[in-house]
Amino acid sequence: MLIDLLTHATAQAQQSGKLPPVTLPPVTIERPQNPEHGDYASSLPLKLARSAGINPLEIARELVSLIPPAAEIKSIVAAPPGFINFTLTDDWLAQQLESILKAEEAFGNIDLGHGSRVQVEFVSSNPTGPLHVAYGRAAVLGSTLSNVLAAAGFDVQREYYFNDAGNQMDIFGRSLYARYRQCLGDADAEVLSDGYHGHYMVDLAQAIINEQGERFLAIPESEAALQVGKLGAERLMAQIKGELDLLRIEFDGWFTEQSLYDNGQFDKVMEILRKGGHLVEKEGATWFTATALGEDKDEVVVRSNGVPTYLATDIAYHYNKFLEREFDRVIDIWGADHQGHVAGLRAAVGVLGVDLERLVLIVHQLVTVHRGDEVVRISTRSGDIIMLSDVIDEVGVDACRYFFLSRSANSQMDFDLELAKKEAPDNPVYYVQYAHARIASILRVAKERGITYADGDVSLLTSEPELTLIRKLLLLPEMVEVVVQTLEPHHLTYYAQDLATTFHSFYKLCRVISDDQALSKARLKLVEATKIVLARTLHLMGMTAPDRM
RNA sequence: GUCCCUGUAGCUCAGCAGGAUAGAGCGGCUGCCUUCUAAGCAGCGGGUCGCAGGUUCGAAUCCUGCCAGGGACGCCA
Repeated sequence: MLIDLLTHATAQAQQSGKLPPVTLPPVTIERPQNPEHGDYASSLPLKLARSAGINPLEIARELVSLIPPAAEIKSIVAAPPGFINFTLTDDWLAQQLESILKAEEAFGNIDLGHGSRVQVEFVSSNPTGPLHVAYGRAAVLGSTLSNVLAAAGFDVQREYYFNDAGNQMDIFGRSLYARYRQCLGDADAEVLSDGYHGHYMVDLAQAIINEQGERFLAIPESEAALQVGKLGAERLMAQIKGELDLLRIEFDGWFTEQSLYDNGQFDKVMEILRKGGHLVEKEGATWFTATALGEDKDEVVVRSNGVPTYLATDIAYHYNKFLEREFDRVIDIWGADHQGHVAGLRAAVGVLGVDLERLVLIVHQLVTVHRGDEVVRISTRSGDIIMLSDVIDEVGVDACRYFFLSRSANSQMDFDLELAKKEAPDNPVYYVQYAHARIASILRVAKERGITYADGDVSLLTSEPELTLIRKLLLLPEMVEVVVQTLEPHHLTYYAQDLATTFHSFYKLCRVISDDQALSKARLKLVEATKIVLARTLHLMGMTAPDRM
């Protein structure tokens, strides 16, 4: 609306000759950081000053005089060096509480997606071991982003991709079979150096023995390794699902690599690449000629032993996402250790005829785990693993989620196990939740005293702490929009913190239930609206909003 | 050597489709509980935004170079 007003005023100024007929830069509105500068601001005059050859402050004054008064706007002022600042009326702000109360937890929903179908694929750890701590980051990032996209009107599908075929599973199967034989007393059985050495493999082997007995000793080794590996992978998939459950991470789909072979899509994709002239045979292997598309290097898709690489199935997987299931947009969340595969995959997906605007790869930097001063090297294969589920047990789900969410995906993250345990009680999430619990407490007291406030008059809310709080509440839909546009859900944690601070400050300054009945009712409305917004924000982040702490 | 990410307060990090005095949490120091939860509030102290150039009316934000840290450059994923 403000943009329209400004655009209109500028056009008028040009018509009347007050402003030369220069081409307009895009008219933008910002939210000033300093509240004294109003609710919204535009720097349009500064941008016009040069081409118009007029002092920006003069342009600002001219435009201000041309903008007609509107009911929602208290003031429009030109400010040096050439800003136009808009301030909303107190009454309009207060009235917005009614719409929050009416919308309840739907407040914050916006319609940016128009129901378009977007898939978010994340975690996708191989079923060769339990989830270690670092996967918590991708899990929380993906689930929060999905929640926000859903709030913004997208039809979201959350998916986990299991690499349950290929090379690594082969090694996994052989490692597990070796443990199986060891458990049954075969001292000669050995886990190969490139195999999986973790202690959980012994437990896994024992579980399979308990269920299946010794029968795999009777069949040929390679076949036995295959079958034992399959059983082990199934158990681990179930375990991984359980661990994700603990962190309250939900998926709509579990996609297996194997299915790409079973339904022929893998072969189909290879055929497309071959027909397009993107494959060559070299040194006994099949290569995808990414260099012909401007990339740095070619990539092997089928090894000389006939086994496809990870990239090959990933191309087929994306064929499935775009051409078979026809998602409008696909967001993959990868760790920085996969950064090198981005270019190759994008090139291949482009070859499939997919507009690359539709494919977004979010690459988050890695999490390094410390125990005090010591860096814990994490490797599923070597078996040095800190299980996500253990950390959740010790630190708590909400604190865990908040911690993983609170940093931008682009920043490296240190997870100190000692510190996490020690500081769990100081986690900012409790500060936010405490604000929610405090409100719940106020509402309980109101109820006990039989105070009803449906008829409260919000226009009585005119003091600075009240209006500041209302302004914060109204920011939620904008936050949702920001997260959708940037795909950076960490902004939510900062918003939550900011909102809680504003509430706590209000709480100190303004007694809600007092002798002034009318004001009490109005404030109860404000406080309930705050509770709604806090709860919504916490829920978007996958956290709980407790009524008591 | 090439590519990606990062360098902002003592520590951990926001801010970076350029904008008006650079923010928060933690830690340090002061105050504040007769009344709705002190897991709270108010205040103080703390910064050449890695360094050097450049673009611009305006740069923490954009460009180039350098320095430092992390990651990737496998017929592993």
